[in-house]
Amino acid sequence: MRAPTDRQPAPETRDRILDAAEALFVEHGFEATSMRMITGQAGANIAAVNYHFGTKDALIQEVFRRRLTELNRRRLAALDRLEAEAGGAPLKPSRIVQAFFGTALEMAADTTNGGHTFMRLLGRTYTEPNGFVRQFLAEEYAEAVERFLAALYRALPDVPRDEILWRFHFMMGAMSYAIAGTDALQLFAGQFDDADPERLMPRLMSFLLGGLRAPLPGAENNGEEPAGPAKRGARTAARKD
Amino acid sequence: MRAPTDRQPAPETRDRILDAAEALFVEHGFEATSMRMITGQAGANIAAVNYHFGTKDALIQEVFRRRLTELNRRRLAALDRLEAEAGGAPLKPSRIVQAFFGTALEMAADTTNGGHTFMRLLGRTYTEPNGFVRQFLAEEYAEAVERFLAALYRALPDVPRDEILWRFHFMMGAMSYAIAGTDALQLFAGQFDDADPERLMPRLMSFLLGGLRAPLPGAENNGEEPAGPAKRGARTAARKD
DNA sequence: CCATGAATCAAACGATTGTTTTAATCATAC
DNA sequence: GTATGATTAAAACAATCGTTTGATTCATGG
Repeated sequence: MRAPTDRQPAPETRDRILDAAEALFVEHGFEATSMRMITGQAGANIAAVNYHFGTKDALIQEVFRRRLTELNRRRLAALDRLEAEAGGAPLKPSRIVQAFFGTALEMAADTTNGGHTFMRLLGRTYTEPNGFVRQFLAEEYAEAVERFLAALYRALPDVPRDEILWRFHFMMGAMSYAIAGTDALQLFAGQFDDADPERLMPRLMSFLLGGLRAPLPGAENNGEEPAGPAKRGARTAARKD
Repeated sequence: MRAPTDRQPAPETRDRILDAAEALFVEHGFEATSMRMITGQAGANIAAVNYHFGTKDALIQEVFRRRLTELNRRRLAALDRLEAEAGGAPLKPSRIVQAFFGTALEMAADTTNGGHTFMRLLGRTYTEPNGFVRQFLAEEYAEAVERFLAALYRALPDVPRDEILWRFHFMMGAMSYAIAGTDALQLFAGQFDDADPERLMPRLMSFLLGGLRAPLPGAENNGEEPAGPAKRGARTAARKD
C-alpha cells in the first residue's frame, strides 16, 4: 500500500494535485504554499499528497520533472533538426538561440495547458535558494545545456568560450524576466502599454541576438568611451548571420 | 516601551539582526528563514526582532530599505552628473546603462560591507512571489526607473517606447542573473572557468548594450530567416555611440 | 460473492512557526 | 542613590507546518 501503481496512468487525483501545486507555487512560492492549500485547491484529502508523492519535496520535484523533461526534449529535437539540415556545417547562432529560447517561449505562450504557469515558475526558480531544487534543475538541464553550448562553440569559433558561457547565462536571465515579468514584476507600474505576448517572442529574440553578437569587452571601443557613432569595423563577437 | 528611540543610531543589536537576516535570506529565502535562525546568528534574543522591527515583514522591508535607498541614490546621482555634463543634450545610451547597471554591479562587487550579499538577494527578489515585497520594491524603484526611462526615451527618440521598456526589462533580467548566478546557478556545473568578478562588469556591459542596440523586431531581416551574413544597412535601434 | 489492494478519509502526531508577555537588566539624568 | 525609560531575557502563546495513523471506501479479478 506504500507505492501506488506506476504502470497505470493513475486516475486523476494525482494530476489535480500537480496542477494545483504548480499554480500555487507560482503565486506564493514553495515554502509559503502549504500542503493544505494544495489539497484544498485540488479537492483532495490532505493525506493524498504524501500517499501519491511521499513528501513535499518529492512533489516539488515531480511538478518540475513532468514539464521540464518535455521542454528539453523539444529543445534537443529542434537542435537535432537544425544539425540534420546543416549536414555537418556549423549552425547559425540565431538558429541555435531560437531553438533553445524560442522553444521555451512557445511553451510559455501555451496558456491553456499550464505551460504558461510553469514557465513563470521555472523562471524564478533558477535563482531559488532551495538547495535540492537547484541541484535537480541542474541535472535535468545538463544534457541540453551541454549540447547547446557545444553548438554555440562551433558556431562562434572566434569567440572565447568563457564569453559564450557568460552570454548564454545572461540570455537565460533576460528570458526569465521576459516570462516572469509580464505579470509578476510591476516595477514599471502601468508602463507596459503593450504587453502583447504575441510580440514578446520577436522582441526577446532581437535582444538576445543583439547581446550575443555584441562587440567583445576588452576592446576599448566598448562601453566606457565610445567616442563617435558606429565605429566601422568594430570588433564584433558574431556576425555569422 | 513600544517604539524604540529613533533619534539615536541605536547601539548594535539592531544592525546585527539586519546583517544576519540579509545573509540568511540570501541563503534560504524569506519563508525558510525563521526568526530563531536570525536572532541565533545575530547573538540576540528571539524577542529582539519584534522589539526593534515589530514584525518579520517589517524586518524584511528594512533589510531592503537601508541598501536600496543608497543604491538608487547613487544611481540618480550618476544620472544627475551625466545630465549636468551634457548640458541639455540627450545622453549616450551607453552612459545611461552604465549609470544604472554599472552602479549596481559596483555595489555587488563590494564584498566587505555586505553589498555583495545584498545584491544577490535583490536579484532574486525582483521575481519574488511575496506580494508586499514586490510592492515595496516597486515603490523604492519608482523614481529611479522613471528618470532613467525618460533619459533613454530622449536618448533614443527613434525607438518606440514600448521597445525601450521591454529592453530595459530584459537588461534587468540579465543583470540579476549575472549577480545571482555567479554562485547560485550551477546549471553550467563546473563550466565557469573564469568567474572573475573583475571581468563581470565589462562582460555584462557589452551584452546589455548589444541587446539595447539590436535591430528592432518586425524588420524581417531579424531573427527568423537572416539569409546572408551581416546585411548592410540593417535597421538598428540605437547607434548613438 | 468475496478477496485483494489501491485510494480516500478524518483525525491526530510532534515540531516549528511568528508573536507576545512579564520580569530582569542596563544606562542615564536628576 | 534613586527614578526613568530603553533594552534584553526566559518562557509561553496560539497557530500552522509536514507527516502519519488506522479505518473506510472503491474498483477489479477470481
